[in-house]
Order: sequence, then C-alpha cells, then structure tokens
Amino acid sequence: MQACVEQDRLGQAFEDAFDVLRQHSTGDLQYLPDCKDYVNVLNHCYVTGSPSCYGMLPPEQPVYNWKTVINRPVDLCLEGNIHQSLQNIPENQMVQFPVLQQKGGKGRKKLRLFEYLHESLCNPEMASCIQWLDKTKGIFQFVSKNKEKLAQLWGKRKGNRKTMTYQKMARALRNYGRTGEIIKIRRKLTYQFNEAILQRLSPSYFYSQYVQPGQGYLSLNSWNANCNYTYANCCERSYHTC
DNA sequence: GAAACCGGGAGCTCGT
DNA sequence: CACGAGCTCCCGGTTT
Repeated sequence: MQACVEQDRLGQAFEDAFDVLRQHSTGDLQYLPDCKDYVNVLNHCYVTGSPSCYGMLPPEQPVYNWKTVINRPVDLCLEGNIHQSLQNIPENQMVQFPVLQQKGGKGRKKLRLFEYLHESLCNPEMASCIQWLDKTKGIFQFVSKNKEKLAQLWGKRKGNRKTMTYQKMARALRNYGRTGEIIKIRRKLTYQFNEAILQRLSPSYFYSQYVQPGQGYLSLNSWNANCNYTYANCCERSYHTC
C-alpha cells in the first residue's frame, strides 16, 4: 500500500517534470535535454519548486530531491537501485532526447481539454472541482458545486474572450465521445477516459510496465528505454513532432 | 421544476 | 491564403 503511494509520488514527479519541460520549451526553444537535464528538471520541481509544484507541495511539506524521490519506491517496492543505475550512466551512454520542437520551429502544441482535465485530476488543489471515481479505469466526476470554477479556469488557461461555463465545456466533452477520447458515463457529471488516452497521460504507467514483478531493479537499458519512452510520450502529448 | 444532458450548426483561433 | 483540427458559443429540445 505504502509502496503504491510512493509509486504514485514518483509518477507525479515525472508528471511535474514534464510540465516544467513543456513550460521551458515554448517558442523557438531548441534545447536538447539529456538524462542529466531530466534529473535537473526533477530537482527543479522538488528542490526549487516549480510553479506547477506549488500546487502539489504546500510550503510546510518536506522538500524532496531527486534522489529521495527515486530512492523511496526503490527501497519500498523494488528492492533495487534505480538511482545508482542513473548515477553510473557514463556520459556517452546518456540518452539523447529528440529536440523539443515542432515542425517548422513553431511554438508548442495547444493544450487539449482532456489533458487539462487529467492534469486537474492529478492536482490535489482541484479535488474540490473534479475527482477520480475509479482512477485505474479512468472514471472521473465533476463536483457539482464547483464544476463552473473548473470550467472558468479552463477558459482562462485557453485565453478565451468569454467566460467558459460547464455547459460549454461539456459540449466539448461530448465531441470527445465521437472520437472516443472521453466517453460519458450514465451517471451525473461522470465521464471516462479512453484506455489509450489514460495510459498516454499516465507517467506511472511505463514505470509499472518496465518494472516487472520479480525483476527487482531497472537495468541501465531499461532506464534509458524508460526515458525514451516517456519522453516520446511527452513529445507526442505536447508537440506534433519531436 | 431544476439540473444535467444532448446534438446541430456557425464561428473562431491556430498550426500546417 | 486555404484548409483542417479543436474547440467555443449559442440554441432548442430531452432526460433524470
């Protein structure tokens, strides 16, 4: 149980790191991060506190650094050593991630509604607006009292001229029903993410995939594969091309 | 009766 | 500049 909580925390750490990466990669940024930068991003999240992290970790909460984050699930559920593998990676074996850039060197891909909803679901501060009913199945529900607040925040995030309402947001959600990205559940204010979308949006997914029961640790190759896999998903999620 | 849901359709913004 | 994607906005009607 504790191990699962810690695994969630690690997944959240990745998620935050991706947010930072996305924030850092606006405009014509052509920065090419490698694994060490990735670690720096995570450190940035947990040590300096990125804007997205402020929502996750209240000031009174203990500050985590990358090694702490990495060690905890390792100690508690893997009995292995991820961070050693990471630290021992020679320079020439570091994964070189593709450039965070869209075709033509233009800006980032627009945030999509389902991405925003998933982000909100992972943000404890938004629990008063939207909550998981069954996280593993991707079923979530808007909180009747505060659903308009969430909609307004979405509208602001998009920079809409008029105030976004739940009704209009729900219209967009109904459009997802045609593509299958999100479907409506026959229950008040309740929707469900498509399985593929849910996996794509969940950084902890690859983690559980690559760390097989009994495997005990992540090999260097697995770790690098993880980085590639995660980063590729990050790119797919945020950019047309890498 | 109120809240939530539904789908048509025109319009807007942005990336290609 | 045209085009398509992904909403946004409005509306009238239906279901819970």
